[in-house]
Amino acid sequence: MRVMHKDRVDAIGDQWRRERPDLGDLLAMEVFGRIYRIADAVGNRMEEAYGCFGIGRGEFDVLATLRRSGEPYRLTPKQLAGTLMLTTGGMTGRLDKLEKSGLIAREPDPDDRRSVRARLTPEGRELVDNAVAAGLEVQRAVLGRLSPDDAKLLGNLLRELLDAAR
Amino acid sequence: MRVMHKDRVDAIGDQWRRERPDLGDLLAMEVFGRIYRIADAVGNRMEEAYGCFGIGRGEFDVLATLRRSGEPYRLTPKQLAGTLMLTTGGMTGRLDKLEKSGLIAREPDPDDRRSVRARLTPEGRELVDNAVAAGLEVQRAVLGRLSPDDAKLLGNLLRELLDAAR
DNA sequence: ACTAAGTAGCTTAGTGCTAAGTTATCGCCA
DNA sequence: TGGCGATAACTTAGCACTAAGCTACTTAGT
Repeated sequence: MRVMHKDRVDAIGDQWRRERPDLGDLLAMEVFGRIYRIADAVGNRMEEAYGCFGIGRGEFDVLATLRRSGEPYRLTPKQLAGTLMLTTGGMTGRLDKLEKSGLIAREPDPDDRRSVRARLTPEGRELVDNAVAAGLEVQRAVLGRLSPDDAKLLGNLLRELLDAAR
Repeated sequence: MRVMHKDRVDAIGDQWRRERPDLGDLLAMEVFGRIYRIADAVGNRMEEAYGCFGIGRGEFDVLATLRRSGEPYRLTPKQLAGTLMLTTGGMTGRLDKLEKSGLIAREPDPDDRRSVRARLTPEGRELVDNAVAAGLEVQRAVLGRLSPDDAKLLGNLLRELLDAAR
């Protein structure tokens, strides 16, 4: 591992060590501090990439969930809200906007009159098919800084950490 | 590395591989997907930990920035907003709330009448000194799932990745 | 000294979310 | 068959943020 210059997260750790030496080792703080910052920085880049297609990240997530569910690209707001860790109220708003843009259509569920199905329109499918490739390119560009072996190793460590965080 | 069961992020990758085999390797998508989810899950846990002290994460961040800046625990809203990646408008709101709770005080800057200084009150300092320890405990509990060597390795990989993401 | 540009904090309008509550519908069980 | 709890989508109120713009003040240029 190449030696790197101190970053902003290191500087925060240094401040705490000076002010509160009793806290002990701060590796945990530094790990999660970097995770927050990476999520934020890459999130902004993704937002930018999706912006080229006229949608935001929230809307992309809805379209992507429908797309990867396979034909006929149809899910209920309830299913979408569960997958995307959102309330149904929040999903109503996202679907409203996507419907207005013509990227999804709402259709009644023939078996349950309480329920609705959100379906990807052909325009929505084409847009999400392009956007997912653009987003992946951004992610690959960032991860590409690591060697293939390091990237794979990182993936495994993160899988274990996510399991612990749940 | 112990073999682990498939998680939700793996399931998403599997769906994309079925629907869009042309996308190729999805390691990058899975890495950042896990980073988002870890940030979210650990963020919720931290929120809970700080909630015991009657503050949220945003307020904690302000108090912590003042605390680790050292005596006399005094910074301008502008400095705080820069450190916390917030607009000055957002900072006004956080300081309003903290001032109302008696955890910080606003005082005029004697050298620049445009400027204000936010200072930690004794109550604010005591609260943040306890809260930072509680938060660190949460972070250590999650990171503790990894071996000390793996944790250190993860820290180094994330440092490099954050540098790439900037 | 006077003016123009820049800066600090705050205010306002708009966004996107949650939590709680509403309405319509479903499905179970006496 | 009738009634009751559960459920789906939506609505509303409130929250925390951003972007843009305001006011008061400072600083640099002449």
